[in-house]
Amino acid sequence: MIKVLLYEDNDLLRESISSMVTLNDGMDLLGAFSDANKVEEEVKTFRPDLILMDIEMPGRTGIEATALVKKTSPETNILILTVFDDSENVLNAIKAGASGYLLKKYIANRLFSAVEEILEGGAPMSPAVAKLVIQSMQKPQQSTNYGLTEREKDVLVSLSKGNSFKLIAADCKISIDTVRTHIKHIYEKLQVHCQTEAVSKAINEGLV
Amino acid sequence: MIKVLLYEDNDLLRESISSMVTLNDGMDLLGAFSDANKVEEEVKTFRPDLILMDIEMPGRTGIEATALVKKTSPETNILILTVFDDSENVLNAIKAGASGYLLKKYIANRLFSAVEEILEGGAPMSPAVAKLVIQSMQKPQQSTNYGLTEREKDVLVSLSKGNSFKLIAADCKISIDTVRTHIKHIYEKLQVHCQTEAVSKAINEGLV
DNA sequence: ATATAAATACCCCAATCATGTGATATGAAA
DNA sequence: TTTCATATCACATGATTGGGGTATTTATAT
Repeated sequence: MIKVLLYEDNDLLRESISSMVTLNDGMDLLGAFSDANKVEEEVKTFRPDLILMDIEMPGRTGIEATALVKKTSPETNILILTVFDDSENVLNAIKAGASGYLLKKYIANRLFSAVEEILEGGAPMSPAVAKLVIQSMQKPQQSTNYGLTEREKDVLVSLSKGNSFKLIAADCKISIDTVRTHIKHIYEKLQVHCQTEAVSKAINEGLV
Repeated sequence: MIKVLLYEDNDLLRESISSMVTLNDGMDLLGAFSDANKVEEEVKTFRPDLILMDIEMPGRTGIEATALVKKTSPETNILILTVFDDSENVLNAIKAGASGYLLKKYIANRLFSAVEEILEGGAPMSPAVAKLVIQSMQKPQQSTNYGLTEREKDVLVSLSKGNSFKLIAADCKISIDTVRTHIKHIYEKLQVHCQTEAVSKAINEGLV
């Protein structure tokens, strides 16, 4: 029997999902709550295998709750049930530790298959959500290049590996003064003022 | 009609997939190749909407080919068909720009639904693959922390934003000499020797 | 009671970096 | 032809950083 907790602030929907879970032979609903403000205690009390989690709730959001649960009980699986399929909510929920992300319109059809998939080590997502996730991993192909030249990019890559100017010079087979010049131009184009800022920007914007 | 190219080095499998695609009313197979060594020209010639791509092929791998195609023709969708479901291949293929990742054992059952899903803006993945993808986004909860203390982490975060020692001091409300001490400890624990290396490591390993 | 770890602060010195200014060569664009 | 962008190299100065110490306070563990 899979021990399940449910967090959903809409009374009707909470009742409806509760019924679905209760009527399912393999699942045991231990609790259904309208907010996640005491989620830590509840997880400690009930030790659920799976949590069905809404995002928008009074007080603590489902994403914050997910992060908290994962911190105290990493083995608990969390399936997000929500109407939001925007990039920010999806990615934050997954980063917080969600095992799956099911849009509410699919609950009736796919809830049980999603739960099965999670327990088998999968990660159920609706197609649009999956697309968002993999897009977030793909470097923006040529969007914000900041007008860096090839050589400047070479230098930036070398810099991002943690090389000193001296090592960059050796790496690119140019003099250290040329490295300085390139670095100056990189700073102008990236609008930064030091190495760390440049490296940080380069990595976070997928330039390297 | 969806214009399709196929890359697969196994003759039998290539024939078999070719037949499937040819017999499908909505798809038009423009070419089927046993290696991807001339993929750039072929894409330029045939302008496909979709490429079915094996990973292991003589010469250029499907992952390298995917990156090349996406560079010259970003609007072309690429569906990976392979037997490999290890983390490295999956993540590299997706980073290279793949729109979906179908294991070969599922081809017979799921090829057309996967193609449909791609064209509708989705990202078809088998459950195990989806799990790998979202795991790669979730920060290791407390694994490789390098034994950094809270304060050291604060300093590292501030450093990673591109702040100078002076600004870090202001940020953390401590003296600049204390910042230097923390930085020294961070370097020891991360086994690096300068800011850029520390920032690079911090970002890439999810410490910040 | 006494180590031990963490956070704080200070000193010194050599190495590195930020910034400005100037110069040469090449190839493409106006 | 002349300008512009790119890539290269040089020099100088002051600021910042890296690596080496030492030291105090507080809290935790033995």
